[in-house]
Amino acid sequence: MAKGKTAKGVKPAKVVRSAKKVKAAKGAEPNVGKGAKANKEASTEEKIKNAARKLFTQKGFAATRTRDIAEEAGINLALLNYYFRSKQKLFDLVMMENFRRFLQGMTVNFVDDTLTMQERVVRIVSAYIDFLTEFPDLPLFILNEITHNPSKIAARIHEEVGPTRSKFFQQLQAAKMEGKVALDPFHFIANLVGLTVFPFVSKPILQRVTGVTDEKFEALMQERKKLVPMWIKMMLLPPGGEK
Amino acid sequence: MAKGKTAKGVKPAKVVRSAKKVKAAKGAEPNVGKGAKANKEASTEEKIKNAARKLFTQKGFAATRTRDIAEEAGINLALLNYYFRSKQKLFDLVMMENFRRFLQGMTVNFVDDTLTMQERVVRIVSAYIDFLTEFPDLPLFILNEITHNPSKIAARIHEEVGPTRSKFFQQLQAAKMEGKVALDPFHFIANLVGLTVFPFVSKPILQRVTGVTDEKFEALMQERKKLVPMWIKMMLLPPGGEK
DNA sequence: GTTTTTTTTAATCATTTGATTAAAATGTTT
DNA sequence: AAACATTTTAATCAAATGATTAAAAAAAAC
Repeated sequence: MAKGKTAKGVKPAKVVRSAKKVKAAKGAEPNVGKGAKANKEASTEEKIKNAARKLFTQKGFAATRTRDIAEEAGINLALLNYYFRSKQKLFDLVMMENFRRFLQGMTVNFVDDTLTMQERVVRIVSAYIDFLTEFPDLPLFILNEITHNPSKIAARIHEEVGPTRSKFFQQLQAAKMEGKVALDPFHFIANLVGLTVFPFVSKPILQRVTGVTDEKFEALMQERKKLVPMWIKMMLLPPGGEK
Repeated sequence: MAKGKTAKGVKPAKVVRSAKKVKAAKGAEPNVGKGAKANKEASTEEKIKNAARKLFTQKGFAATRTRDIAEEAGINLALLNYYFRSKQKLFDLVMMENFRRFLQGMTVNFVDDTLTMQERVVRIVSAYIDFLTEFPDLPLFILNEITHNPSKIAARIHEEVGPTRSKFFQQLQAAKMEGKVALDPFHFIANLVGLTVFPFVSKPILQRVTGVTDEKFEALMQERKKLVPMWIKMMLLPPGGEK
């Protein structure tokens, strides 16, 4: 131990190890993405990713220490670099998965052509409220990432929502033509996701200001599954009889 | 220079210097909070605070380096500690100022008893949209702070919005009694600030998804000064003739 | 059962980063 | 201008932190 001097001028670059095991191509794989969400009985790689997702999502990139991830995962610090090369690489991975997960709920309900816009809204809001109830700190994480690292996400946004988006705008344009809708698509989207997501993002401040408990909050969110679509519907037809 | 060894066991605590100069109590003070928002011709203390506010608000506490603050302020790194003791103290200061600034716009318009609820909403939304147009990254900063450091803010929230809040709930309760309003105060607040603030918080993602330019975005926000109060008004009277 | 490969561990490195210090520069008082 | 106080600077420290390495342990291959 303690060998006087480690090869000094040598660039650390190029790790010898190849690109991770070939994996699979065998016979009996034990547990691959089964139900077990916990860290028990998961591969080291999964343990690290789960711990990383938890901490990164909760505290952001800069405030998360690799040592904390290792401890949370119950593994040796070096394994983090062994499996993922660097903190940044690990973060990128987790981030992309978070992001995809978040957008999927939004996009999946837009593509069904047999639904009316109203029904689509009902489904999206409902799915999102359930989703956000389960992963409450995902939206703030994503807002931060997009705000601070636009470039890295830009590609994935277009890749993920690109097709859906054009479809949606098409639908909205059609509705507008028929005179059913008179609202800029931007306002529509902003209101839809604002009314749905914002209460979760601002839960801490809203709770303090309104004095609402956790249980009451959840009840209110469930209530919103009906309210938000109703409000959106009202918004779509402004020239009723007002003013 | 280079004095072999700096007093080793001495606790660094207690800085000798008193609690900063007494300040003022003189004759001719040059520029105190005048118009000059820039860093030119400002006191060292102000320069640091401005730079800190900019970087902290933009990147958060953990991602901001004291050296970056010093460089942005154009001062020696040691001056940061000389004037503010620690990065944390400086952050707390800036954070509290940001927070107060943010809540003021909300509270100030609630207290006027001569206004109807509708007029209050119009004023609040309008004031906030102007405010947010000027300080776009304030809301995300605040959401992060409240989410990650609830305790530190809790006190200030109650101090700042406490009286206003009770007044508002009183008003809303009264309106409810009169049958003018049938909406949980929580929903009301969530919608009001969600519809107003969320577009700014999610500006980057909204712009990518909708393809809206900066100019168009600002125009849409101006449009919202009229739209949001209108929508809020509609929401307050749900049992019209629907369903 | 031996060899070979993969995984895990403990120790250590190099850099970054918040903070401090002693001295120099600047300003103020008398 | 001398004496004192305040502000600024350059150098340095100590701790934290991301990353690497060599060897041990475990697993797989033969």
